[in-house]
Order: sequence, then C-alpha cells, then structure tokens
Amino acid sequence: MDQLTKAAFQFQTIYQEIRDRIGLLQYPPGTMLSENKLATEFGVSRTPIRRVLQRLEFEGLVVSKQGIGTLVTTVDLQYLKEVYALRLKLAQLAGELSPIRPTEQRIATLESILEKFEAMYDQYDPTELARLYNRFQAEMLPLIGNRPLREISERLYHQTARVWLQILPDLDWAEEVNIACQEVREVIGALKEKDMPAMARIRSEHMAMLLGRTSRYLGGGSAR
Amino acid sequence: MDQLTKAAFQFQTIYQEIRDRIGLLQYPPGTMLSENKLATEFGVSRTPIRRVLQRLEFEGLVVSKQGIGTLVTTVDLQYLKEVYALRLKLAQLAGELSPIRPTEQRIATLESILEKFEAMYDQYDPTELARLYNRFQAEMLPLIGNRPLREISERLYHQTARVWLQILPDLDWAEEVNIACQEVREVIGALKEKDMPAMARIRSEHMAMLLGRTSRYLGGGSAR
DNA sequence: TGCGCTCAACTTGTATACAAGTTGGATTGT
DNA sequence: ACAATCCAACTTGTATACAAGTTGAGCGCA
Repeated sequence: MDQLTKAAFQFQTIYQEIRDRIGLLQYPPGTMLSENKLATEFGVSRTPIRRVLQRLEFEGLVVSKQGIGTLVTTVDLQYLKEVYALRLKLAQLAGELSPIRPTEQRIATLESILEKFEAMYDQYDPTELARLYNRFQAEMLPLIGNRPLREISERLYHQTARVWLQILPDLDWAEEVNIACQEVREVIGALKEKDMPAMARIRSEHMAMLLGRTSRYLGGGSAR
Repeated sequence: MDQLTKAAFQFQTIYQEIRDRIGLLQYPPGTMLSENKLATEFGVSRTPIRRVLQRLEFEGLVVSKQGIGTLVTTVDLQYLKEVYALRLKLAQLAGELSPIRPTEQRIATLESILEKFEAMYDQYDPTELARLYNRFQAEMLPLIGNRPLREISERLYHQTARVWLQILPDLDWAEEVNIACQEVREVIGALKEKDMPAMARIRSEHMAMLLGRTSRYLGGGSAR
C-alpha cells in the first residue's frame, strides 16, 4: 500500500510488537517497561523507543512517570464498562456508515480462522485463543468504511481486549471457545448474505454478552 | 484536579498553544513548522517540541517527513464528510450514554458566552468567532459522561473545526453569527429543562447543517 | 532492636551533537 | 544560452551525555 520510510517501518514494527505483548499479557498490568532494556533488545537507542512508548501512553496502555518508570496500565472496571458501552454503539454504527462489502478472499480468510478457532477445543492455550481473536478483529476492521470510525474502533479494542484474556483462566474453556466460534460463524453467515446490519448486530450482541460475563466475574469475585 | 508534574504542565501548555494556532489558522494548512524555531520560541530544546509534534501527528493535524519538515495537514472533503457523518452519530450517543446534568454555574457560563456571540454581529472577526465557538465546545464537553466518548469527541472536533473558519470569509457573516447564537440559545434552553436527548439532537442537527453549508461551498466553488 | 538518615542505583526528562534526507541555487562544462 | 551536476543549507531522525526525580538498601546511632 503506502510506501513507508525506513524510520516509519521501524516504528510500526516496534509499536505493534510492544502493543501485542501488552495485549497478550506478556507484559501484565503493572509491569515496568525499561526504555534502556527495550532499546537494547530492539538494537536502537532510547529515542525511537520513547516515541513508541509515548504513543502507547496517548492510547492509555502505559503511563510514564519520571523517576519511577513506564508502567503498563490496569483497566479498572468502571472505565471498562464505559468503553464497552461505547463499543456496543460503535459496532452498530459500523453497519450504518458506508460499510464495505467483503471480498471472497476475505470470507475465505475468515473461514480459515474459524477452523483454527474450532481446533482450540482440544488445546488449552488462552494466549493463542486471544491471538486468534486479535486476527479475527483485524480481519473485520477493513469492513468499516468510515475511516475515523475504523481507527477509533481499533484503538478501543486494544484498550480493553486484554481484560478478557486476564480472566480467561477462571472461565469455562470449552464455553469460551464455543462462544468465539459461534460469533465467527454467525459473522461469516451474515457476510455471505451481504447483510452488513446483521453483521453489526451480531458483533454488538457478542460484545454485550462478553461485558456481561466479564463484569459478573470482576464485580462479584475477589478481584480488586 | 490532577496534580501535574512540571514536565506534563509544560507539555500541555505548548501542545494547546500549537493546536490552537492550527485550529485558528495562524498556521494555515501547508505551513511548515520548524522544530528549531518552535524550540527557540518556547525556550526549550527540540526534544519536548518533538513530543508535542508527534502527538499532533497521531491526531492527524500535522505530518512529519524527514528532510522536508513538519507540515500542517489539509482536510480533504471526503475525510471531512466521514468525520462529520461520525460526529453526527456520536453527538446523539452523547445524549444516551450517561450524560451529565449541567450545573447552574455551567449554564451561567454558557449564557455569558452567548452574550459574547451576540456581540459579534457588529464586529467582523472570524478568528474571534472561531475562538468563541471553541470555548462553547469546551464548555459542552464535560456534559458527556462516557469518558472515551468525551475524548473522542474532542479529538474529532479539533480535527475538522478549522474548515469552517477557512470558508467563513466567503459566507454571510450575519447569518453565521446568527446560526451560532441560535445553537447556543437552543442548547441553553434544553439544558435548563434538563433534557439531554434534546440537547444532543440540537447539536447533531446543527452539525448536519454545518456540513451542508461547508460541503455545498467546497464541492461547488473554485476552492482547492 | 529499631528508628532515621544517606546515598547509590535505578528511572524518565532534557539538551545536544551527529546521521540521513531533501531542496534549490550556484557553478561548470557543452 | 542552456543543461547537468554538485553542494551548501535547511529539514527530521537517532544516539548520547547529563539533569531531575524516586526508591530502597545499608549504615550509624539511640
């Protein structure tokens, strides 16, 4: 697509890598990210690392405090609910504001993702399941025609996606895999009939259910 | 409210100043912002300036290109329409997702702003009118209870607000002042009756009208 | 033992020198 | 006269030294 300069490409690489580590809980909430160590790991100086961390701070995934460090944020329940309440509505909007018709190729990709989801029944691996759902989400994003809405949806997703992974070990594995499979299956069905509003409704409903499960768990359990 | 560190305060100051300059067309689209000159002006080194410019780049107000410079972006009509289509819907959402009841103090402030708007009939000063509308917008933001929605609304506003100011000289001054006054008046009326959905509807409709005027002008005229 | 101080070892924030990249004008050859 | 080339003067991107700030371990002392 766009021709990225060397610097921009390097930024994207490091940014996505660290963002994924946060989203997949390789850096759990509260983890301290040392600019020096990251710089050494990626073979650059602190400067480009700081640029990445500042972007992650703008997006609310980390906070930098002088003298202390750059800490991965914790998602408090109240904010989580607000984000989900908003994402619910935005998912519906995605079906109204000039949605993009899916290509055959995209549907094929989604079906291959569905197969991988179904293979997760036998293999307990929360991180892999989360990674798969990230891929599903990434595949769905381009169907949003409204550019600012697409960018916002992506940001909000990454802000809260890790919460599900956080409580996944305490949920019923088979049931969670099943719910995910069902969402992907229903979405594929709607896309094959080119029914974008239905697709939006399905995703919105699944978000609501997910918020329900999460909120029920975080609100009633021994969570802090 | 929050206790800001010295560095964070300095960042906010410089950030808001440069953002305002872009929004008020003191830096028209295409302007080159030199990090060195800005650093000299604000009495700091390039480092904190770069941090501000990177944030503005994330928000789409400028683009930095190595060897060329940091340029203020131009808002193309297509993207403008997409942003407005989204802001329309978001304005409605602001009335649904846990809106905040206005305090007496806030209504008083809005009425003082209305007076200043009414004083603009006799004084042709597009920049001052835009500054006033910015204040109005800033006063309305806290009524959005949903935090992520509030942040998004603010960002989208600053992304496109300057377009109106850009074409203001070619519009009918008295009419534009009148429309602005009417919006503020109607909003105050709705707020006094604590009718948040009505407030949301009013703002949404005014956005639609503004997009209509803008789009009619930019689409049909000799504007580039 | 326990309290309080100090300071060394970390952190992020800033200033600055240098590398990489672009542009436009002077200069030189035809 | 004109065209190609080179290079100086800018730009942003990176590396690095230093300033500012925080923390906790260790040491002295009551």
